[in-house]
This record gives sequence, structure tokens and C-alpha cells, in this order.
Amino acid sequence: MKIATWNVNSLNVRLQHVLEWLDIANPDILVLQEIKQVTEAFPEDAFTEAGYVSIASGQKTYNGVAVISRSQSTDYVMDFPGFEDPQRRILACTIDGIRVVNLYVPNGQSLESEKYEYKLNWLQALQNFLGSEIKTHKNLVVLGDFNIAPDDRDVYDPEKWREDVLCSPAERAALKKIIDLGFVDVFRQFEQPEKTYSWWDYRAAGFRRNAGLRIDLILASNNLATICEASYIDREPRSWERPSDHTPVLAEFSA
DNA sequence: ATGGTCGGGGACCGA
Repeated sequence: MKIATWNVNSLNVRLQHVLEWLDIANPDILVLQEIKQVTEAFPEDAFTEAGYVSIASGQKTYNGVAVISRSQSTDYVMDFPGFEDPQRRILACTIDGIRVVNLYVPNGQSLESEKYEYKLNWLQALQNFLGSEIKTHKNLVVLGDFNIAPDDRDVYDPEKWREDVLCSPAERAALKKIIDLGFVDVFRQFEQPEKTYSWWDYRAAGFRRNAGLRIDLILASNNLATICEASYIDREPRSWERPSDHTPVLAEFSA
């Protein structure tokens, strides 16, 4: 079972990249963020032709999440219970007995911004939701664009980013509380090359200089983590023409 | 700086 996450920064623009990558990587499940289109515009037929079923939760212009899978998905959740939010940032479903939670965590903009407050509130709602999900689903995988670099190892220039959004102590503490519910950041279960990132700024030749961050994560429940056989980042699509600023992150599970 | 969206210029958003 190969599971992947990719923030595509507009599926309208990136559909051919996604189809090409599905053909190369052949994941069983691919979750997407920032599809930036209304649900009705989601290109379901293109994924059907590629041999996948899909489900999307979109909105105009911003955000939007989708799940593409070889097997049918069921039991959808597209909102945190009791947390009013017009922004489409979560899509939970069950596939082949695995509970999959696809996330597009708010960016936060800056530590002084109201969007940062929204980010922290959103992370609290996520923690509440996952606290309940993990009780009912032994095999749970939570993956997506977390917009948090968990550790200084995940930042190309930690000193520069120390008190900045994506790296601030409050965000990292919120992530730790979520992981402490009973998850493993599976990428760190395995030996990895130094300076491995999942996002690079379009500006100032970020990718060429490898000035990146690891902010796209795959958290497996402790039970599921025991059958995780590999986790890695595929830099290739970031080198394609007119790429997303993120690249796919993968994990492989036995059975 | 760069890229996407909406809209028809330039503001907003991203990380």
C-alpha cells in the first residue's frame, strides 16, 4: 500500500503533472491540497480514465482538498464537528480499512496576523477531531500540507526562520500535541538524506539552492506505523516545467 | 523577487 500527499497549487494548472506522476509512481492513494477549484470543476473523469476513483471538497479560488484512490473511499468528513469554517481544508475517508485524513493546514501569514490565530484555533480543532478518530480507528493516517516544519532539521536556514510562521514554538507545540495523541512522523522512522525538503520558494531560485522546508507530513497511528516499510520525498516533479512549489511525499505500508 | 486567481488592473494569498 503506497500512500502519497501533494500540494499541487491549482489542479487546473497541474492536472497533467498529477496524471503523469500517478503513471510513474503508481500510488494506491494520493491526497491533494490547494486544488483551487469548486467541487463541480474537479476533473473526476480524468482520474477515472487513469484507473482511480476520487472525491473532492473544493471552493472558488482558494484551498480545496481531494483524495484519489485505487479502491473506493467511504465515510467522508469534510468539517471538524463544532468548528464553523467555510474554508475547505479537510477530507477524511476510509479506504481498504485505513482511515485517511487529508489536511491543508492554514498558513498563518505572520505571528501578528489574525490568520495565525485562525491557524492555532484550527490546529486545536484538528487535535479534538483526531483525538476522537484515533479511538475508533486503529489504522489511521493523517497526511497533507501541515504548514509546520517540525524540527530545525526540516528548515534550510533555522536561524532565519526561528521566530517565523511555519517554525514558531506555538505551532511546533500544537503539532507535538497532535503527534502525542499516538502518531509517528513516518519520514523520520527511516534514514534520510540531510536537507530533504518538500517545499521550495518559487522566488530567489529556492529549488536550485535547495532553500526549502519539510512541511508536508505523513503521520501514521502507532499501530499503522509498525507496518510502515518506507517513507521518502520525490523531488522529481518539482523540477518539471511550471511546477507546484511542493513535491510529493510518500509512505509505503505492508499489506 | 514568483506563481495562481479573478478579472481586465492590481490586490490578495501563498510559505
